[in-house]
Amino acid sequence: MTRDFFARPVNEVAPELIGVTLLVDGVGGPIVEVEAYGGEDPASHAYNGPTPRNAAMFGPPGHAYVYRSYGIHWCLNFVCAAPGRAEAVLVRALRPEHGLGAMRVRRAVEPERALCSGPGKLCQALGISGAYDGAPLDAPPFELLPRSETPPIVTGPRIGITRAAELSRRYALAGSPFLSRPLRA
DNA sequence: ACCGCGATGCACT
DNA sequence: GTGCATCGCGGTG
Repeated sequence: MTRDFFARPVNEVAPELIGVTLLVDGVGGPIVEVEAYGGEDPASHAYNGPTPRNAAMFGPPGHAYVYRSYGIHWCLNFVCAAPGRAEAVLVRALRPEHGLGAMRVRRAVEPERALCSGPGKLCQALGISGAYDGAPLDAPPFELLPRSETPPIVTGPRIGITRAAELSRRYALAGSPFLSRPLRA
C-alpha cells in the first residue's frame, strides 16, 4: 500500500479499504467497516479548521489521525487528501485474524466477534494510543496489506453522530459478523 | 430485543 | 458548562 493510495478524495478511498489488512506490530486483520469524514462535512473534526487535536488531518495523506473519544477510548483514522481539504477515514471494525492472543490480553472479552467490532475496541485490541497520532502508515508498527479481491460492500449512515446524520458515508463488508453494528442489506 | 446511563478527557459554544 | 466519530453494564419487554 503506497502513500499515493491515500492522496485521493476520502469517499473514493474509504470503500477501497474494506478487505485491506491492517496490522499494528503484527496484530490485526482485514478491515470490515469504515466511515468517511472531511470536506464540507459538519460532522468532521476538521470542519472548523485546524486545532492541536486535529492537526494530523491537515497533514500529509497516508498518516494516522488518532484522537481520544469520550475521554476513554482511542479512535484511529487514515488521513486522505482531496485537493485543499482535510479528510480522513475512521477505521471502525476489522476481522481479528493475526495476534488473537495479544488482542485477548488487551481486551478481556470472550467472543472473538467483539474484539475489534468498534473504533474504540479496535484501538484497544491493536494497542493504538495517542502516541500513534501523525505516524506514517507505510512504516512500522503499521502495515497495510492490499486486498486480493473486491469484496461486496454495503453503505449507510454513520454511527454516533448528530450533525449530517443523513449522509451515507459508512462502508462495510456485506454480511460480516464483525461489524460494530449490523447494516441493512 | 430495546433503553438508559456512568465513566472520563478535552475541545469548544 | 456542554457535547461528543464510545463502550459495557444493568434494567425492562
